[in-house]
Amino acid sequence: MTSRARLLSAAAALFGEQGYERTTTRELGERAGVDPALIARYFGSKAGLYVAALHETDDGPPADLLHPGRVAGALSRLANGPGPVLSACVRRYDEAAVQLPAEQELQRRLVVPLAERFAAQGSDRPQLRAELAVAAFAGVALARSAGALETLTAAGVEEVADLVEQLLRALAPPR
Amino acid sequence: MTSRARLLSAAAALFGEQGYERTTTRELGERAGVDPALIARYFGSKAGLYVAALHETDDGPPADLLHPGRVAGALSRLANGPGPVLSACVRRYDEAAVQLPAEQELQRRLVVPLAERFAAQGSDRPQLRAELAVAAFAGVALARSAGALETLTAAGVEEVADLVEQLLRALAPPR
DNA sequence: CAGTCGTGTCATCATGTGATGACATCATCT
DNA sequence: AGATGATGTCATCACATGATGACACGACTG
Repeated sequence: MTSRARLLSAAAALFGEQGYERTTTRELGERAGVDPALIARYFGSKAGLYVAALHETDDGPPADLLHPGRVAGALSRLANGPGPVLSACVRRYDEAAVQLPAEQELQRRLVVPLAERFAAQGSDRPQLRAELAVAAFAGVALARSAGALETLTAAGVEEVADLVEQLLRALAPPR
Repeated sequence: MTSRARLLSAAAALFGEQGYERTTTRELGERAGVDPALIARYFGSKAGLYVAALHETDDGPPADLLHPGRVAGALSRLANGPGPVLSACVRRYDEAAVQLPAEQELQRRLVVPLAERFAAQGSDRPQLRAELAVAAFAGVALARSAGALETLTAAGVEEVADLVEQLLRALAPPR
């Protein structure tokens, strides 16, 4: 595997586990088995590597969170760390070069699909409802991986997913 | 006002607006109009100042989030920043000296009251439901102050509060 | 063979951070 | 007045981090 590719996958992993700021270029180099200076060579900067890695973690066409099983899937995938995208939802990054792409991915992967579902159902203010739903979901997912709420962290994925779906459905009232 | 008190209120403000890591001792000193070295003198360290400031922001006996008007109140109070407590819910601090007290405050102020309400209603797994509710609420509040979700940030407090209450009530099913 | 380009290594820099210790200043008490 | 302790100021440290530039090595090409 090429050094560039090694850096990309190390970035996807580390940024996903620890977020952007807490991940250092030295860590990235170490995980990739590569000199950190190569980050500058191939991606210009740490921020450049981040945006490049964003698209690396893209898993096919996005499905909205109310799709059956989607919440459970997302929750278990996020068990190892917040993921690069959700963190952006809840906390502002210093660098705009990172903040903007993260926001766009957030919209594209999670918000837009949900908003479309709400709109199709004829709900009031679909965009607001979608963003609220994503924010609430992010809170739960991040809290689980952060570990500050013990019971929530210890609970099984299915159980949590059930409750979260209850939550989200409350935003899509049958008309 | 004594320098110690100035530092405390500066800490409550800055930690609330920016969180722990992003707030530097130099900022704290500047906001307080005081030399940063005094942090070490009076509180031993930045972490010491943080825990001291935690109790400074304590606003009376905690009420649970489902108490009427509580969500709106909390949301508007958090408009200027995440607040020192909620951040801990969603993101792990480096220093245990900060993480632990923050978690305890989180439990005491938000989780416990909600869990008691759920338990009184005879809900299943009241602690889990309470932590889930707090996490979801934290997600929304933090997302609003972070600004990544434009529509959510722009929406009025009352409108958001209404929807959030819909969410939270979905966790307390009438039996 | 000589030249060039892609690739990787290393030393080093500039900056920001939390923390420390020596010293100055001032009020209070005897 | 003189001693003492509290309070504040300042220079400075140790460390981590992101970034940079000089150089080395190897492959391929003319």
